[in-house]
Amino acid sequence: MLAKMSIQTDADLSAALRARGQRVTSQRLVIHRALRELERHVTADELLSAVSGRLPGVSLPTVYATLDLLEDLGAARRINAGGGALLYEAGGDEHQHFVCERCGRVEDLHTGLNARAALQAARNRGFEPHRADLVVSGLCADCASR
Amino acid sequence: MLAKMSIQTDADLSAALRARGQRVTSQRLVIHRALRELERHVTADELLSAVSGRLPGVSLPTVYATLDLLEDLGAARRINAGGGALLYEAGGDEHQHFVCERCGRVEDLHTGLNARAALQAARNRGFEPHRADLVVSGLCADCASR
DNA sequence: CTGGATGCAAACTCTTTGCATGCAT
DNA sequence: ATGCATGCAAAGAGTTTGCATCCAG
Repeated sequence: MLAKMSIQTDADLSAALRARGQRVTSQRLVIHRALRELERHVTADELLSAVSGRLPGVSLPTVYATLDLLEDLGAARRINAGGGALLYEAGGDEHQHFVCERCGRVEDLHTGLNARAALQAARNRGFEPHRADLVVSGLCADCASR
Repeated sequence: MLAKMSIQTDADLSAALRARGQRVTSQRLVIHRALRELERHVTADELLSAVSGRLPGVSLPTVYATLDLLEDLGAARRINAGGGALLYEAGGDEHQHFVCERCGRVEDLHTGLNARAALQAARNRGFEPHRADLVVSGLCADCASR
C-alpha cells in the first residue's frame, strides 16, 4: 500500500497537479491556501469570500470544482453535516465530527476510534471502500444548557 | 438510563403519540406502516408513492413532517448518504451504511463497531450526543468492476 | 368546539451544468 | 496553438414554509 504524500504547500499542489497533467492556476493555489489557513470547517461560500479578497472575480462554481479536485488529491475533505451546506476542511489528520442538531455547529472530535473494522466489513461485501466518516449528532454545550 | 420501547405496531405508534399529546392520524399510521414494510432505504418521494396507493391525497410535506416525528420517536432513522436525497429507514437494529460514490447505492453494513467511544468523546467535550452515524464510502461491487 | 395536522403551492438554498472566453502549457 | 479551466448565468433537485381547510380529541 502506497502512502500518498499529503499536500501542504503551494509547491506540493503544483507538483501533484502536474503529475496528473492538470493545470496550475492561481485560483487553485489561492483556494487551497485559503482552505489551509482558515483551519476550520468552511462552506464553499465562506471560502469564496475568503478568496475574493486575494483574487477578485473567482466564482462559486470554480470553488466547487477546485474543492472536488482537492478532495481527489487528498488535500481537502468534504463533511456532510446534514444541515444545509456542505462543509470542507483541509485534509490531514484523521478525526470525526460532532454536529449540533439545533444550531448546526460542527466540531472536531478525536475519538481514537478505529475505522478499520468498518472498512473490512465493506471489503467483505465486495465493495471497494475509500473512506469512513463518523458523525456524532446531538446537542452542543450551549444548546444543551437551554 | 431508561430504554425506550421500540415502536413496531400501529398500536405502539398510537400509544406513543397519545403519550406526547399528539394526534393519531391515518396519514401517520399509514406512513409508519409503509416505512416498516418496505424494509429498505427509501426517499420521502418513494415513500409517498408507496403510501398513495393506500391513502390517496397524502402530500410530500406531510411525509417529511411525519418522518421527522417518527425519527423523534425513534421509529425512523434518517440517513444522510450525501448523494441527492435523504433516505429513511425503519428504526430498529444498529448498523452502519455503505454508499457508492459512483451510483449512489446505499447498503447496510454490520461492522460490529462500537460507537460508545465516540459518544463518550462527545460527552467529554460537554456535548449531549444522541446518535453516531458511520458511513463508509467507495465503490460498490458493480461499479468497482468497471 | 378548538387547535394541531394536512394539502397545496410556492419559496428557498445549495449545487451542478452549459457555453463562451481566457490562460497555462 | 491547443484545449483545459474559468466566469457567468441559469437550471435543477430536494426540502421547507405559509396559509386555508379539515378532523381528532
